Amino acid sequence: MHLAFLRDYHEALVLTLARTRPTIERGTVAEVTGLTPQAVSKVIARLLEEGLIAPAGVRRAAMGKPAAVYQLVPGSRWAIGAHVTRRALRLALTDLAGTVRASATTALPPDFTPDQLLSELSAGVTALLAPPDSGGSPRHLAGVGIGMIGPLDQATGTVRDAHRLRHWHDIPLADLATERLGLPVHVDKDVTAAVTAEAWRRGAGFRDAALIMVESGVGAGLWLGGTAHRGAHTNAGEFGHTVVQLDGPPCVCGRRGCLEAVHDRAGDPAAAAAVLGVGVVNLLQTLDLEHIVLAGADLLEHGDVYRRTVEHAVRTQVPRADWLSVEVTLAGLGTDTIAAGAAMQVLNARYGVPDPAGR
Amino acid sequence: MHLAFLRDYHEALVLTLARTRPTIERGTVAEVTGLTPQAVSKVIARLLEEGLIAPAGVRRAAMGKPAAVYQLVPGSRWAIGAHVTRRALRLALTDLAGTVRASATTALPPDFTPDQLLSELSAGVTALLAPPDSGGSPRHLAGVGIGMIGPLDQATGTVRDAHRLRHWHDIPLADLATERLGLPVHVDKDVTAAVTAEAWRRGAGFRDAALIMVESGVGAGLWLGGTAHRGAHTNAGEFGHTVVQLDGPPCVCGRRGCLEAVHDRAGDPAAAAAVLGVGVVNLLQTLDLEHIVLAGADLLEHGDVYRRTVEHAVRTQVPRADWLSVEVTLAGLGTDTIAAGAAMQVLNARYGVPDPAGR
DNA sequence: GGACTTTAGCAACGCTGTTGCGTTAGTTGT
DNA sequence: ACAACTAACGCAACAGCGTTGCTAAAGTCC
Repeated sequence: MHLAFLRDYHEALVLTLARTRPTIERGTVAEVTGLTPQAVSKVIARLLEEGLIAPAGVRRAAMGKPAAVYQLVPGSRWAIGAHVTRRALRLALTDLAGTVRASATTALPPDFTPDQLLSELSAGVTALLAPPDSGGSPRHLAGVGIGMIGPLDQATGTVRDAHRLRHWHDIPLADLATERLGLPVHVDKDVTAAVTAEAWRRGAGFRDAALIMVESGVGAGLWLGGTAHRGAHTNAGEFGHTVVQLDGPPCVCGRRGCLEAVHDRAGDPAAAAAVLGVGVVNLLQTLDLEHIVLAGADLLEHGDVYRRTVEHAVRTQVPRADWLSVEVTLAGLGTDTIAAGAAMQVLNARYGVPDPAGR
Repeated sequence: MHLAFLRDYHEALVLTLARTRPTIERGTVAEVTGLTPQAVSKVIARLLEEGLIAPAGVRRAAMGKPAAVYQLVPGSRWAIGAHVTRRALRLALTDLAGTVRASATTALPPDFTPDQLLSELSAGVTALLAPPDSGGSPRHLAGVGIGMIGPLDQATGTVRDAHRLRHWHDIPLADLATERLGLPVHVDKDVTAAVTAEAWRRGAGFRDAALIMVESGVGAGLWLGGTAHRGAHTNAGEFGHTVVQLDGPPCVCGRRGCLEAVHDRAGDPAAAAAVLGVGVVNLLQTLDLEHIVLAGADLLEHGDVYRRTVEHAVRTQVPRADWLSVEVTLAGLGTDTIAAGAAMQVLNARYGVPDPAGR
């Protein structure tokens, strides 16, 4: 029965509005979504039933019956995200609104095995769920998201061949973690998780965007047409290995003149940012994006320099910049972006607007 | 009532199969789409009613009742596509299968006005519909598609500022043409129309792809996640104006080292193709595509050289090329690609798999 | 010719959003 | 005070989608 898709779709539509706006009411939701007021009533009733939204008083207009106002209950659902790097595991507990409520970092052994990661992950998750001081423990945990370095296969949750980690070849991480934790697990590339963090928090206006990450490499998380773009083999976003200088300096990937190689050799942050700016303009020319989000530990160390330099490049180097509105911002969650984004991927899979094909 | 979306969605799903495969039958359609056989029966009944498919005998298996076989009726629906360049108007009459049944080219006056184009278009459309020899004239014309050089706004069908055409500033071309022709009109960028031609003819397996066009400039039409990617301002695909050589030769766009500038200065076709190959590899690194289609009059003049050179670049320059399967082909419709693709955009809007958001 | 296998179709059903209309909770005017 | 008006709300009947359960049809095999 595919009627369930319609229900979930409209429910997610209204919930997205509730997340994005301070409050919602029947009339405005009906206008924005195109649903009839009666249909919105039914959707709101279901969302109230699930505890996702709650009444928030009434709005008195000049005349007529006051409208009932509702708002999101951020604490009604939770998710935990994990950011796996070569040396550490960072966890973030996130509520339905995408706010980070707690986070923790633990070291990982050098050249750690899948089993070692799972142990740390399991311990970290239980620690986050039983906070030492806070009284009310989260009830509805939607699942756990894991953001990793590639390459991997997002559809099956398999790590193909994690770069510079010996024990990671064709590891079905999602299945292993689901079994170990007893929770739904979503495995994805770090950059895709990161861009999901921005998308989940900004809502429907965030349709075409890239999150540029500089952190032991240069990558990009792509959000195109309102959903994550992973490519045919979950390998999209290898933005640092695009050539910007034919016959330029050699890169670790074997080619010459890659953006990453030129960027890393620039010397000072301003020069590096200018190189990145060229890459960002290339991306804009190719994809016509509306939002550029800058992230990654190495970048955020000189966040302001990068933001100003990239914004200047966008303003001056993109032809017809007058009507090609582009917004350049720093990642709102800073160094928590990947871990929190991984959590939000779980929320997005369960409470986001679904795709009819089920992807 | 949004139930209509479900109906159209499933109908389009089955029709896509009918287009892509030689024949369809209830059982296999049910398997592929996930619908129940009973639901497929209802969908097939509707498609028969509309004349889009027709019975094509039965398939006798080793045992049991033979299965009823159906196939597409290509001539049941038609569309006309127009390719507008600075000097000529090329038209193509296309059937539901995406086969070009007739085409024509007429010259356009230098620096033509919108009204001059509409006159030529109107005359050309009526000429194509009343063929001198063929007896049966097409009945069901779904509409007319127009593929143009940008920049334009696809959502409203407005030409913002056609490059090097003086009379084309903020022209609501779709509205004007709809009024003049009395038919639905779809206006889009030439490269997007071109990639739609490939997508319509190849079906569901064509999910992440780029059509690279070399024809008075270098551009790319993007097909991502199963739909056209136009970007936030219908300006995606300005692939020729991505920098591949910092401080390289000056480009007409004002920057230096653009792919197009380097490509045009390469000298012989093989060297030019090698430059294009670097750009294609950049695109693959960024977007992880599965299909690269090469098109455009200037490229197809040396089609084989380009195809071999680009394929070689993809095989040798993409890291981990072993599992990143990429197919490099020449445009199946040759120089008709843009005009025919514009026609298929109309078919796709009416008979393609719809988007719940209505985009 | 009967048993078996596979496909097809009829009819009742559950669930979605829609439609029509009456109810409720306010403000405004007398 | 009380009626008139306004705007939001909700109940109930409804149309149309895919689903389910079952029966009929058209073949092959023994």
